[in-house]
Amino acid sequence: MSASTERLREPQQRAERAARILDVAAELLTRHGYRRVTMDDVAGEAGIGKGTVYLHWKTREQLFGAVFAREVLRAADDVRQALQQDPRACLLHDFARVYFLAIVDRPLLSGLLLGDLHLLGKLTSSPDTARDERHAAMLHGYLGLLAEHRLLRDDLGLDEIGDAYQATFEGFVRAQGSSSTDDPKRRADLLARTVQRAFENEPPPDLPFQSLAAATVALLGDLIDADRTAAGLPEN
Amino acid sequence: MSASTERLREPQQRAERAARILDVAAELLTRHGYRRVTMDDVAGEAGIGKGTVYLHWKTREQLFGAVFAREVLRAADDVRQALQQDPRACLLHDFARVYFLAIVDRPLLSGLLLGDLHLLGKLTSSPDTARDERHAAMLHGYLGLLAEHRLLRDDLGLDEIGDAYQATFEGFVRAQGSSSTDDPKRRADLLARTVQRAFENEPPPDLPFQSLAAATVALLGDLIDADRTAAGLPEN
DNA sequence: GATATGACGATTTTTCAAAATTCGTCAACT
DNA sequence: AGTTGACGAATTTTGAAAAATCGTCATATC
Repeated sequence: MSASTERLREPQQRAERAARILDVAAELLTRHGYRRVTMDDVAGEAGIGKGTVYLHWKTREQLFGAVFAREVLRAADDVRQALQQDPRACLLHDFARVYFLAIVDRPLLSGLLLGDLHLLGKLTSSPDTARDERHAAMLHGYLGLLAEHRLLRDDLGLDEIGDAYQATFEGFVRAQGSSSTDDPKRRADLLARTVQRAFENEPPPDLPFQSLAAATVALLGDLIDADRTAAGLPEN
Repeated sequence: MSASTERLREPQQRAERAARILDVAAELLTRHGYRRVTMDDVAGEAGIGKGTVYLHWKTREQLFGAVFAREVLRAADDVRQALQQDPRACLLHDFARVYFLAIVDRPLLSGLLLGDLHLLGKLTSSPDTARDERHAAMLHGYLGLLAEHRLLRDDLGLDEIGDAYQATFEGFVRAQGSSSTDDPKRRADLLARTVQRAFENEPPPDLPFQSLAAATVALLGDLIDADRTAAGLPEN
């Protein structure tokens, strides 16, 4: 009986411990940067033995990789939740605004996009190509949905819009922190209004926000699941 | 008489020598990067003594600073010439296209905007604040001109348009080199079409291209002169 | 018997002083 | 006057020893 409850609870506890380790690693990473955080630090701060950390990840690089993977996951999940809560936010400029804030609010993600060497260490040289491709594919799918509903300017190909949107978005993320006003919400609004005029069409009055949002949420859900699986992370 | 002709030609020859030194320094810089280029290299390649280089610039840093200053100058001059040649190119999206190409065509300038550490060395930490301010002021003046002619969207402040334009522009420069198509002309067009929709109004049929272009050329001329003076560079 | 641990050998990073390179100057040269 | 390269000062590179960190695994715990 005690054995059965333990068998039941055990995976749950394992996941909790993994999460706690990631919490600690993320905390130390933001505070001291990649190079100054050791596995002993992480284990010590988490109140467990170093060997235990290695029960979850094979190497230091994989542990820190998982930290970033979880941040990316959470940002995508922010966007999904925002879209679930307000289907009217499925237009590209709202998508951009929400995504921008989801990234800028997370120091590790800003660092990732800014290529912060202090934060990233040797992870710089090995960007997760597979994940990047999944995210690019998701964006492409999303833009396809928007195009079907005539919500994008039609004098540019989908790939071109994707490239231009991506460049603009990253430009704003990079500018954040080196601009006159660095209030994230103001910058996010400015990005939204830029993206809206640059890439969108006027939405028709009969636009089925619900189904469009649902389809986008589905795309995001697939992306998140794929990312989670690839990173070996549990729900959350 | 020979003394008088010599006195006349001498500043000319000095300038030519300075230009040759900058040529050599730029060449070595692009090929080997900041850290691997010594003053002896530059002098040797220029066929003069090292002491002579120091007759033109007080330190190594100032020499390499002048190399970048001249590149910036040349890019601005490209834009000015393009505008002089075709006054119809004074709209923001054409301005963006020409400036983009002027930068991307110059490896040192791309490196500057990309913050290339290999290329920049310790110049990274000391961006020329004064020059950056002059350039920002020029952009602001130019946007003011465009606004007077109702050529910019009017639901955004000038500063906001400036910030957003800058972020978009730099996003495209950064994306160049890490995107699917890296044909500079295609990217420049994409930027132009993005900027046009994002920030411009339809130009009125009676727009005085001539005077607007002339005013912009004047702004650029002032900027170039100020930059040149600040860098202690001759014409060219 | 499954899980957790920290001591341990292997590997990597840091240290630090000697050697080498490079900077910037200036007395000598044209 | 204008130019130069030899020179002392300052910086960077080198390399070997010391220190720190990684990842493993025999042992300990329940």
